[in-house]
Amino acid sequence: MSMRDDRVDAVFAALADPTRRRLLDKLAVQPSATATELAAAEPVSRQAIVKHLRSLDEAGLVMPSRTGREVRYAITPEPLEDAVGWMATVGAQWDRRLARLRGRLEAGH
Amino acid sequence: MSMRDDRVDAVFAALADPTRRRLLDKLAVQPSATATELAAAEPVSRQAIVKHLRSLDEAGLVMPSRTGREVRYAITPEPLEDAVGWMATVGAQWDRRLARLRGRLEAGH
DNA sequence: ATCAGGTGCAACCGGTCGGTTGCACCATGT
DNA sequence: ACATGGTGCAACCGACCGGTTGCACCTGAT
Repeated sequence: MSMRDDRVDAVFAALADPTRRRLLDKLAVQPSATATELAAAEPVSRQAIVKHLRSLDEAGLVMPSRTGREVRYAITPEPLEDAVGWMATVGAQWDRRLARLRGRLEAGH
Repeated sequence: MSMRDDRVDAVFAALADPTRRRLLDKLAVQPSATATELAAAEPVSRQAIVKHLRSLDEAGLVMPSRTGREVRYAITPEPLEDAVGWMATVGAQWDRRLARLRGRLEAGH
């Protein structure tokens, strides 16, 4: 059950870049797109987008599939759950500590 | 209500480093700790930890408070919600698109 | 066969990152 | 007064990142 650490690593790292998040935004609406298509709507070069898509792929957030001479990328949001899981854990622990502290205080110092 | 983009940026960037996540883990259990204390349990130097704590602070995930000659850091998990919010949005959009697609298919091509 | 569009590969650049070391500063206890 | 322990500042390093450009490659249409 141990949350794969390097996986979470890659997911957060991928999500840290605004361009990458925008790409995911697009792919969350549009079923799939090519790097060249996506680059047209972004202020950076196609190669830059390709690199971004590569790191999204390595994080498992996107899946490329070749059809003919073009490569279409589709979103795979499952890995987000690992990341959310970690956040939930930290949040829960924090809440628990707070509750314990509150209890101890109410118990009369 | 627009989700502050650079804030989300900083949060994800901060969460992208395993050492930083470990620090948050510790601070989610322990009420507060100094950089030197935290460094003792980590394989890196105190200065490295100080830098990590700085970026956690800039992301709003941690709050330093000086007492005497030492500086104690406490967790503030609220900013996590922005990040989780973004993920939820993407997930929801993705689900909605999927549902729409499914509906269109069931409508008999 | 040839031409065009899409993709892949590689080198390069400036900047940031994680980490280190050395040292100065400042508050505290004796 | 002084030594001690915690903190802060600054420089340095190798590695990686976001981005660019140029060109080679392959696929498909004419």
